[in-house]
Amino acid sequence: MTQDLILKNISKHISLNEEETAYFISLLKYKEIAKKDRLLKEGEICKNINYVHSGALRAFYNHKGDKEATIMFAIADWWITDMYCFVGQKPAMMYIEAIEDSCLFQLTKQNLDMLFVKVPKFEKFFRILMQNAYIREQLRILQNLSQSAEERYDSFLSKYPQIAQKITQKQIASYLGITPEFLSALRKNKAKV
Amino acid sequence: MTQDLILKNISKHISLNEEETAYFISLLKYKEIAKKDRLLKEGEICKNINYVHSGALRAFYNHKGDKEATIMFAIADWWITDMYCFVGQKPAMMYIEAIEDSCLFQLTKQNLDMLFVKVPKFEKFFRILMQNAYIREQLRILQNLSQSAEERYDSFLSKYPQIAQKITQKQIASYLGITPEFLSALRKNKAKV
DNA sequence: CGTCTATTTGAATGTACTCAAAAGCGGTGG
DNA sequence: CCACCGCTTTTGAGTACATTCAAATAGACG
Repeated sequence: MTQDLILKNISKHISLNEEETAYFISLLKYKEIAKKDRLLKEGEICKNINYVHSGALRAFYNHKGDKEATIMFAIADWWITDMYCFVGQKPAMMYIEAIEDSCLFQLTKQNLDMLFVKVPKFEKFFRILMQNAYIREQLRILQNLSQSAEERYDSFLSKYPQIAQKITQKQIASYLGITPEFLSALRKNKAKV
Repeated sequence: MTQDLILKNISKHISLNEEETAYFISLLKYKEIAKKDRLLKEGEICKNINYVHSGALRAFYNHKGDKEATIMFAIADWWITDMYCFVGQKPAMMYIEAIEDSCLFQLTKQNLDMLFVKVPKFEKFFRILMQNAYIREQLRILQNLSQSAEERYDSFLSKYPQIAQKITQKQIASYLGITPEFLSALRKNKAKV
């Protein structure tokens, strides 16, 4: 366990002095989670925002009983939470599950709020983090509205090759909004050409 | 033209003293735009982030020659821009068009950056703005992945009744990701029941 | 009033889903 | 180390959802 990576992540956008760094680190909780275990379950209060130090996670929404819609994946150096429920401290709509054994640094809502008060430049950091997340989600919507399933599959593979390696086709399908059977058929078609 | 509304919008999340208020106002550019005119065209550098004082706008992406994907609507008290292109000062991917005669307050990237330096609490304001935008977009993705066209139509009407009044069915269809013909068929079906 | 665009309608087509069954693959225990 | 179990992936047939295209109707606006 080392905070090097998360500090480097922060330093992309703001610079901290020693005192601020020490304070920030003091607010972090280190957590390890095994493959297939769940960090968050639907209905639980979403207490933390999570920085992924290593491993990989997946956030998904469960609907119509047995179907999953993958909201996002997070690999090393990403942040993940159920943002809606985290900011409002409401029961989660989604599950967050480890795809691999993973190591995280967690910040509770309370600690994050304290951090904003004591080290206001973290507002800037999270402003940029949220801005990038917004842009990413908007682009995803744009693609969902304008591209075919096959185009979205190609986009996903070229945009997130490191993620694609770690996950099953079933998980890709649930991210793209298609069934695993149909993704299988798409792939078969591509192979022919 | 009065800045009352935009100041009230700001004061939802941060409070400004007189000096800060005056400085903020000095950075705003007031703009009127007529129905059907375009605030931003694909390929233009996206210079401004826009607060809608009155009226209504629509952001859309043009694809496959003649098709439109509506990214967002903005009515009074909303903020709108092509965020990706605004933050990077890159050529826009989308169009922003007035649905009605509208009045805006605009902030250039340069002025916004100055504002962040001189009145850092605006970082907090925009952090919250981006956070809400992120949550909204993520919820839209979740619905696109888990709901049928008809369910999405119902959600849209109940979530944004004020917007629904102002726009055509064609525009709603392009927001939902379906054709106007199919939306018409959905509505016909609902009317029967 | 005439023109332009939005909306509706219907037929034909294509895209994606459901269901069921077989094949493949990875992890676990004997 | 291999055999078995459970889950993923593939395959195919039948179906449902959504699109395309064309034409008729309705509305909005100068």
